[in-house]
Amino acid sequence: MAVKQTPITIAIIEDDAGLRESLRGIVQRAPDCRCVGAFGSAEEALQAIPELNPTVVLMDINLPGMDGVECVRRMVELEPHPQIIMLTVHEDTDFIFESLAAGASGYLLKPVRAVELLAAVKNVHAGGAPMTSSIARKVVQSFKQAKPSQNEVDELSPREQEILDYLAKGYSYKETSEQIGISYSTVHTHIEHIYHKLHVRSRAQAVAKYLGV
Amino acid sequence: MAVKQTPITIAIIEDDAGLRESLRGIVQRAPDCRCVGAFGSAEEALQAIPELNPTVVLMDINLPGMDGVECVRRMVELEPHPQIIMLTVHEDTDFIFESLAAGASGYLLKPVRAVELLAAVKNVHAGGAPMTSSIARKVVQSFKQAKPSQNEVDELSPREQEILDYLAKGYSYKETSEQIGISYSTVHTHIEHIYHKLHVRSRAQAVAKYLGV
DNA sequence: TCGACCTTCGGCAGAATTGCCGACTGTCAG
DNA sequence: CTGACAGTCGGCAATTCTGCCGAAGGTCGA
Repeated sequence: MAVKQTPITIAIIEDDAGLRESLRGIVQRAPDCRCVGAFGSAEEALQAIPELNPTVVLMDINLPGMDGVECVRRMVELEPHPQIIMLTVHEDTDFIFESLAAGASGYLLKPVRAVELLAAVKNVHAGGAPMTSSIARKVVQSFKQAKPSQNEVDELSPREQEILDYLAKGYSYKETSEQIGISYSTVHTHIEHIYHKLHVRSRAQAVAKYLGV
Repeated sequence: MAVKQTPITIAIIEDDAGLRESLRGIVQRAPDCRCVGAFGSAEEALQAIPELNPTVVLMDINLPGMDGVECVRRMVELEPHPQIIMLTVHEDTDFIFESLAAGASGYLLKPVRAVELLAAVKNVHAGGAPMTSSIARKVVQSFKQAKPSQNEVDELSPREQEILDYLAKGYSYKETSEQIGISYSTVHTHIEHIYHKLHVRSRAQAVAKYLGV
């Protein structure tokens, strides 16, 4: 027998169990690929990835809890860190930039086909940046539309920035609502919107991003 | 009758109901003083003080919820803001500096005697900075011991600073404990100590102070 | 006019935080 | 050796936050 060349090791992060197993199947059936892990959340994956040390990670961008963008940020801090291919739906234009900025290597549109997936895996493994043509088009379109490298905080509405100001001073929802003169519920809603826009999941994270860290 | 000269208006912030009423009694019996409010917490006081607009505030330094130091910080942002006399026990050396830095005008040691209290009130009203001799001695002593104007964050132990680092990145207790390799409980304890040293009551507040706002 | 936001408000459940209590070990200075 | 800290760990209760749902009125531009 010939010596088998080292396969590309792959980890999968996808919350939908059906799609996850489907992806795993595609990878497993490829001769020179090996799936070393499949996770339903960013948190689980971040815990296991350092041990598994895969070459490539396939990551859904919409994850419960920590989202894909944040997961990319943390994963690229690993040494060495895997190449990351995001799985996304066509609407997620702004996620694309952030993931790219965070260190992702490529994108695939869902639903993803086996040949495309495997081609993308080999592409990133060879140093490429695979994107489906529709994603690539969206990327250049958006780059044309003056979206170079602006601060996420700037995308917050005036009211949201005002609320974030209070958060940064350490005010609670209740205190903030009293200061501004709106209901607790409204503060709650604004903060939800802030979290979504900044892609964070806690006040401390929002404040850190706001104060420019 | 002669025209009565405008009395010194006084507000009291003291969580112990007995002491609070005792203070109120002392003030009420003074001919040229008038107690316009007495509160059990910083939060209540901060809500009412802008309306009452007292000349002098007597504030306990140990309050439930928001502590006296933070309350001073917020109160001096009012326009115009009252002169503030802190009521403190002899151990609170570090609180003294912070309250002074925050804008308090004077100190009284508990238990406080009527004559001293009224003298202090008139003193601050006249632009003075009343302190009992024992407090004044403590102040100069501590100033001698190289405590000029250092950052509160510097007083945190190395471990505490490390933990605060994770807080600033938005990590939860659980995530932090996993990153460092200690238990959730220990992270919890460290954070409690951090809050006490920084005189804050939430992560966002701690992060804001840490990032220098 | 229609859609896309912004702003406002509410409920509910699960998760996380915070405060306060206790304990034990080790180190280091006085 | 004693006392003061730093660091570790645990439990418990109350509060707060977070996520997800729904709704409604306003503005503004296509």
